[in-house]
Amino acid sequence: MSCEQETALALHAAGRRSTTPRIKVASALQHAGGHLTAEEIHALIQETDHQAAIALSTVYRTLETLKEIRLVAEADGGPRATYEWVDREHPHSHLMCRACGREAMLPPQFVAEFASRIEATAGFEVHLDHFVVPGLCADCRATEGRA
Amino acid sequence: MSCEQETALALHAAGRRSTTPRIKVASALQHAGGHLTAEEIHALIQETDHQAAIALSTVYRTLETLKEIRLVAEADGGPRATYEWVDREHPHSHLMCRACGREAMLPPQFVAEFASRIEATAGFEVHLDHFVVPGLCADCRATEGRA
DNA sequence: GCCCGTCTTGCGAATATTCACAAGAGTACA
DNA sequence: TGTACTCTTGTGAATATTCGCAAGACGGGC
Repeated sequence: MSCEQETALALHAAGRRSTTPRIKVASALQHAGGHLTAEEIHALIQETDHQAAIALSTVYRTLETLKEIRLVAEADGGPRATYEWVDREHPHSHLMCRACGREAMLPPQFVAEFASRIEATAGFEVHLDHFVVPGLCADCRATEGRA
Repeated sequence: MSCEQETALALHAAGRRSTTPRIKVASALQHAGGHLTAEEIHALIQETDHQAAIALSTVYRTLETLKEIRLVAEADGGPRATYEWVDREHPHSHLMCRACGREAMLPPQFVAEFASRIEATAGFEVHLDHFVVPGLCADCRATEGRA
């Protein structure tokens, strides 16, 4: 239950109310792990809680709210947006290949240094919690070179 | 007319056909400058060319194609996606404040160095042509601190 | 210049996401 | 604990974006 208390605290700290739908969406994302679409989150909540269903539009709004207070990150890349819980202890970003679709981990210190350079020069606080860098992986570059 | 020839060449180089809708969409983005939604591009083409209208779904597909061959970059951030022509001579990225919505320029060499570190260590070719970094600008940080 | 195979387009329909507004729930304060 | 104020939710509708398929256009080879 401590996860849920953490979510509630973070909401209060941001001046937002702690409500049942918010706790449920956050909880679903935390426990499922990985990338989920709004639809999947909605279904997951219905399964867990047959009684108190929440509306799909509420899921979307709630995800927007959780994104604003940086508990959740959105990762586009396709017809449907996906969402992931932000692990504050282990922030990470991805490299995503546009050719084969595979994802690789991006060393967090690269992002951290990039962010701190921007903060130092522009005074801008960078929010790259879970950031997807598009490009071509080494394998696909080799293939394209040959083709 | 050289802009249009450039677009045609880039399409051919990527193994895509050079068609009227593609040239028109590219041309609209080049000449309008700045961020346009699909709807705006569509309207712009209708105004310029009363005769040969193109379908909105074609505008979407065409933008997807131009994005793939990196002539165009998409910048989300809102209910509607916006698109911008990529200026190969002057690549640039933005800092966008989540609180006030203002945009600032991000020094291109920061992005370039970030990209080259990734390429050097992972062999991954980074495609950050026109990249929007979310966060909080100096002004809004000050305001939030006070609040 | 013409023909063929393949890539694109236009159309209409399906899907994903956002919006408006009235009803309901959380929080601060007495 | 009760009350009032404001923020959130649910509902249904509006909007943005994607998809499937048949017809049309591009480009290579003759």
